Amino acid sequence: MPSANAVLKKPIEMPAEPEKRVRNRAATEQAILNAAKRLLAEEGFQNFGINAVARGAGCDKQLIYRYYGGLDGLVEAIGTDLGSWVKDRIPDDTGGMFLLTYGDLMERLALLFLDALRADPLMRRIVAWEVSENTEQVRRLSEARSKALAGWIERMRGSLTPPKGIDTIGVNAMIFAAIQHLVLSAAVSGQCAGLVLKTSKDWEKAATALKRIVRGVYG
Amino acid sequence: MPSANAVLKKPIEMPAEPEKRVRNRAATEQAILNAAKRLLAEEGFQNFGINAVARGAGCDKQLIYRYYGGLDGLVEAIGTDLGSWVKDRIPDDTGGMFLLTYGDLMERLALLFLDALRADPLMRRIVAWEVSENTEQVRRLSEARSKALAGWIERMRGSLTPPKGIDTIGVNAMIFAAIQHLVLSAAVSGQCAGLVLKTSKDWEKAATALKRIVRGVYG
DNA sequence: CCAACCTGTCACCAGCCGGTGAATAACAAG
DNA sequence: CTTGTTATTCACCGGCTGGTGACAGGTTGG
Repeated sequence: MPSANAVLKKPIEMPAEPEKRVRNRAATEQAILNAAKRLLAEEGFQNFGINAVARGAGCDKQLIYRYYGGLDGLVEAIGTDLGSWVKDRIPDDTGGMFLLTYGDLMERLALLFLDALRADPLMRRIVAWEVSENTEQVRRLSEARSKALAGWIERMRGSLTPPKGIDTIGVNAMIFAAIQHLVLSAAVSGQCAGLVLKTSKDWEKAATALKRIVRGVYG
Repeated sequence: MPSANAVLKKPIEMPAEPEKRVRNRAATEQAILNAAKRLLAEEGFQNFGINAVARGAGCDKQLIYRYYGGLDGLVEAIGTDLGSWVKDRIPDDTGGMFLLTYGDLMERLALLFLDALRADPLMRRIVAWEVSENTEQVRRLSEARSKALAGWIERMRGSLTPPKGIDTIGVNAMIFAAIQHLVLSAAVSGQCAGLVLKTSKDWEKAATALKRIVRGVYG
């Protein structure tokens, strides 16, 4: 209940400023999509709804039904957008490094993913949503996210072959799970399992621990 | 309209089904608490509210205000209950094994925690809640949980000293984060980062990967 | 010019939510 | 029986939610 009710009512419009709203469907669609992403990123999925999005976009909720077919369609549009996330936020090359071993690769991937997730509130909210609910909406989002991520990893892997005798799928799942929970927990409470995660120094220590784990498995 | 409003009172109860409700405050309190835990475990924190709990407990919501001081107090009561969780669900001894090294200990702790979390829907919902919201309610729950967990680890550790030169806090945070996210994701979608987690065979592979990680760090 | 669209707004509905004041029913003591 | 206490329920409020039908106004084309 202590949600941010601070700004709900808008004051009466000043008559001198009719705030002419241009008739432009494409722009409105974009405004709605942006409002949805912003709202989800900043407020989380708890109070995410038709009314809130319409309020945030400054238009009538009816338009959301018209242009996106309701909240489901809007969420799906967000998911489609998600595909470009990896492209925008995670480097696609090896940063000039030569990745000689699978361990080199995984260490780099882990650190890149950690930073990218840390810098993207929307993605964090989506991950939190994924482990909290199992509706069709979330399943779609989740699928889009995992697909984009898998593609990125595949691209980065290149022709590097995984080591024999190790269940790389299982181990990598553990590593990525660790990163996701660590970042989520830190974003909410500033710590995770007794490890404080606030200053950049804290995060350096976390990165060191992460490297240690990756190197422990892959050498 | 007037004819419809003519009768406000419910018709006379059927004499065959008085559904006698015993007057027993302690029992009612317990029923409320049980309903709250059950509801949270089964439905998640999304639709968790005064009305839902009262409905589930089969009593009026007013009693929740009276006996627990509202939802906050009720959640706090759940948190208090949580302290006994570790005691009930995770063995407190070493199961007859001699834990010679810190690696032995951490491997055992990790596997025990994995199984315990996997078997406890309520705890899973609380963990998911923790990474989704940052209200006072959740903070209290989170604190109770982490305190109980830390106590358990401390007890299990006994006189075993952690290895030098390793940031055990950081590494252990990673390990426990991995377990939590893995179990949460699996409970919701049956997989995690491409790793399918449905059959017990799947979980054995996950356990193996987990052991590999722990042993990779702690030897 | 009028007619047909398209964009956007408004008013309204039923339903649920958290929250509260008062009535009611069971019991205990005098 | 009367009185008081305690447990329990009831009735109602304002506010927000998702959802829909009707309407206003600009834009286009015949």
